[in-house]
Amino acid sequence: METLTIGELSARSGVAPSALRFYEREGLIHASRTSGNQRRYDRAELRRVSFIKISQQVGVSLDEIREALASLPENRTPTKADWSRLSASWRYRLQERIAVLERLRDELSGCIGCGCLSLQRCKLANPGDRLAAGGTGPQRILNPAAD
Amino acid sequence: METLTIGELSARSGVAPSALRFYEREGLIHASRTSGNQRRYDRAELRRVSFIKISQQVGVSLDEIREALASLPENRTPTKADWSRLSASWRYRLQERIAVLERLRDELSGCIGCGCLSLQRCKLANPGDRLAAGGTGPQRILNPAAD
DNA sequence: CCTTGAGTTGAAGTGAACTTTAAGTAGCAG
DNA sequence: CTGCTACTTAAAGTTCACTTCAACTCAAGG
Repeated sequence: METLTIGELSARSGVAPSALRFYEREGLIHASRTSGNQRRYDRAELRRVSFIKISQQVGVSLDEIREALASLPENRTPTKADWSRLSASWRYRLQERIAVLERLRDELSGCIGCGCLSLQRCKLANPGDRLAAGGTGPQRILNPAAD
Repeated sequence: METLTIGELSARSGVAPSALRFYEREGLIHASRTSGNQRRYDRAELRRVSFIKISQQVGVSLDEIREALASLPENRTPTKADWSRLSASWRYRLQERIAVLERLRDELSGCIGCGCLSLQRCKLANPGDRLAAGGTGPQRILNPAAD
């Protein structure tokens, strides 16, 4: 079995077929076609899907994941070094997200003690210093540009 | 000035008037009305809005925030102790989210070294143990019930 | 009284990341 | 060749947390 059907890739990756088709429309993964127009995936696509899943856990949007994947060489199958480079590029993001949440936790602990929750006094309610919660949340919760 | 207009509450809380109206429709906050049908907010509502903002940063959905707010006493203005109790209830959530991300970071560091990203070998791509990324993301990325 | 800025409503739109549906075709075992 | 499952498409639907719009009314200063 040289290639995978969409059902097989789905089973092996844990990503629904509909999502795989969506990723293809969005230019994140690629598939060749049989004479009957069915998708056949190269085994290397499994790693791409894997990278997408991991990146989402890190909190990266599909847009950015596409960009990252676009930086892979097109003329050859990506090597471990290629994947390492991409993974490393997310490390900082992740570390920042963790730091934000830790700060929130510490401040919340303080506020649990005082019970203030006041917008005037409490730092928590005034995230002037980018207390982004992370994740692909809706609109400007995470990127409050409208301040 | 005993009460606040929606514009004033918006300015003081940093939450858009449209969002405040939305919160009211959703039963998260309350307002009395003037003879001309305009909203007037009790100062205590500021603390409710503050709690909503903080809760969102912790990664709690509006549904759950509504539930939490519903547990406040209706016959009196909530005390600091009331708010402390609610804040404390989010602490565990936040700590769990941080732990998940730290685990992800550590595993990602390992995978950066090996460059594997293999669904078979790499733990990262197989979040069997609830590697929820947190945040109010779309659908089941965070709550993969469809496994 | 008049103007102007702030407020009101319901309905529809947004964006991310998909899923669902409907109607049809491919591939393979028997 | 039959029958069955897995596949195909485009288009529309879903969820969350809002925002925007259109068409209006209210409140306050000059």
